[in-house]
Amino acid sequence: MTRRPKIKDIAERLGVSPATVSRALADTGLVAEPTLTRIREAASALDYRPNVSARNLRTRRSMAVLLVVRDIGNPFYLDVVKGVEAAARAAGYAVLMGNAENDPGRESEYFDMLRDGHADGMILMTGSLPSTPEFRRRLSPNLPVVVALEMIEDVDFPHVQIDNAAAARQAIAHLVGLGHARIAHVSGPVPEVMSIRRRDGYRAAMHEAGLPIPEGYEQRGDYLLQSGRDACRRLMALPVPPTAIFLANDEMAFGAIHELRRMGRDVPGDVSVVGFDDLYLSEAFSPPLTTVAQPRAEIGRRAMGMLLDMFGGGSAPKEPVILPTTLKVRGTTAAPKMT
Amino acid sequence: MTRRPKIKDIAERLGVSPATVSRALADTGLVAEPTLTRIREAASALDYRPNVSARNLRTRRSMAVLLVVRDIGNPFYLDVVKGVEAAARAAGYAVLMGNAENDPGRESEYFDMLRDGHADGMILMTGSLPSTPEFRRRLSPNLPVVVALEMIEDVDFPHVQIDNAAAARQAIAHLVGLGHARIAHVSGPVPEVMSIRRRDGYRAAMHEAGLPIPEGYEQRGDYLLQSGRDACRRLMALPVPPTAIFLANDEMAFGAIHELRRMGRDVPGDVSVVGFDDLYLSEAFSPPLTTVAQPRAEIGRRAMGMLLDMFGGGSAPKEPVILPTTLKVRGTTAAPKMT
DNA sequence: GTGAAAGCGCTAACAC
DNA sequence: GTGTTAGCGCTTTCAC
Repeated sequence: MTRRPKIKDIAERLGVSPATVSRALADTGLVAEPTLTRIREAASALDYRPNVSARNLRTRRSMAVLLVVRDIGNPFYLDVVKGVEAAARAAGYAVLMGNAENDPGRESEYFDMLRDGHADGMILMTGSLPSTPEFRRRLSPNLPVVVALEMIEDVDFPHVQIDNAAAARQAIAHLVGLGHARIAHVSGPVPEVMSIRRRDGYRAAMHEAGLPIPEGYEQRGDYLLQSGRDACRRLMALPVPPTAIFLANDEMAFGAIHELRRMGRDVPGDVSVVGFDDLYLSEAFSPPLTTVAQPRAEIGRRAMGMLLDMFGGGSAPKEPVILPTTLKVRGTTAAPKMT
Repeated sequence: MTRRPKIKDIAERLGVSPATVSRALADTGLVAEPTLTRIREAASALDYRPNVSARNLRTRRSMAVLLVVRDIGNPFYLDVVKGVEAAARAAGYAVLMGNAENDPGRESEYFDMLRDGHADGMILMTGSLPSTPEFRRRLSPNLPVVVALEMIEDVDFPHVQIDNAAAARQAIAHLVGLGHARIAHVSGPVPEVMSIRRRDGYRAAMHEAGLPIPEGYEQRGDYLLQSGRDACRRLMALPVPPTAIFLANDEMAFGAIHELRRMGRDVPGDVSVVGFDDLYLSEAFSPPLTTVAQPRAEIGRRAMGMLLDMFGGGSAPKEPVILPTTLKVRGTTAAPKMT
């Protein structure tokens, strides 16, 4: 037997119908005991495996989900992907990889893949959607799509996310608790939603603490290393430079620490630094980075879980699911120097 | 029209046969001009998209590849995945994500997925294969499988990789060039092939330089942070500690630097450190890590390219494809202190 | 509990 | 150049 066996082969060999074989192998409980075992044994003897294309065509399902991120090369997504993968595999789903690269054209392609039957559902971590009317028109509201990690406004897919503003407040509260009064912020690429939320959290916390935000204490970055460097340089060139900097992600925080070192400033001796995300090796940095950790693996698992619920006919939560963040206090924050 | 349109719908609407529609949409060049445009227009008017399951069943191809890594949570794979994804998408292939977690059971599942028609080919980055005779027996030699990044011995799939030994020699030559004579090595989890190769490169380079490898100068790690720390501590406790340490990956190098700092040793003032891999943020470390960079994205692209060749009926190279590495000299290496 | 028959939506032989 | 026909391999009514 060199050709790949199909259901018909087993059926003929055993003198039963293909339907019975299918039922036996699918564990429907509809096949009686003498036959059941014979079929299972024959299948395993022939090393039979069902053809997925045929099954998918017939059942109109693909048993796959599509996971679309902004940039597959960013370590930020590692744990989320891992969480999704684990939950998917546990439920028997395969995971297709999507890389949007901030290109609306690609985002729209992934929606097409969903329609084409490549996947039964999609987890979106792109933070945006194509804005062409043509795309929007097609956008049926009950598509099996879950938005994770990011937020997409004016579209009502279920969301799994963190409270970015609250997380930022945690970070600032920590610095205030240490005695800092001159706290600056380097934001992400405002006006993206996430960047705005984190910045607003910073503003709110400063306000609550009764601290001013002097001119120039809010710098705009783009989440990349170099922008952390640049923003830091501008900050330290101010007439009254900050004693602490809260950056909207870890990567910029690394850039800032670099720049501070280059200028001969000690971290945390002279300036405290707080990041956001808790990347894979942020703990390995020296000194270990103080940062806000999001439960990324859990976000992935939950997103996948919500998709599965939707597949099962359940309705997705109308309100966003908010997961708790944790402030990891490590080595880059300390009390400010006495003045 | 609420139901999803199929080829038949277009055919009926235009009074042509389904076959013609299929041919027109597939750009076979077999459909003449008046009809061709009419079909295209009707398809786009109906917003028609072919059903992939049906097409896959009929063509016996899935237009997908399976990318299997050791641990999807490891940043090490980011660029390779990116390279594979880019090459795959350029060729019209989707990428399925596989996570082996060093579990032979899972590895074998991914081979099953290949057989089931989930994917047309597979890129393996696991460094090992299930060793059960049952699995080995099934292992047809001309499966569409490419091994990338890692090496799998006693199996003849095509490989894309780097010359690990030569790369290690580059690293040691650099240290020797700086004037170091007491150079230690922290290996990966020997007896894995890659760990052995890197260690052998170290040994060869030391030998070439006429330098001894004193008792205890070779420590075994497991590629994780903590093992870098531990190995470093053992190294520095030796009667004559090294002035330079070459670690088999960046993550362990970070651990070692940490430990050195903790012991009050300056890097690179007191001890030089060289890593291997050039992770995403190794350049952002402080000081920036001196390390051996592998062309990971290129490895991914090449692996995908080789698969495509195999799909096209071409034969894969019998000899491994070896890509060049680059030593990135950065801030963690310097001349040894005068004694 | 099992079988017969239909059909998922597409493409590829083969006619003409 | 286009139509006709068959069939990819599976699951699922519907009978009995």
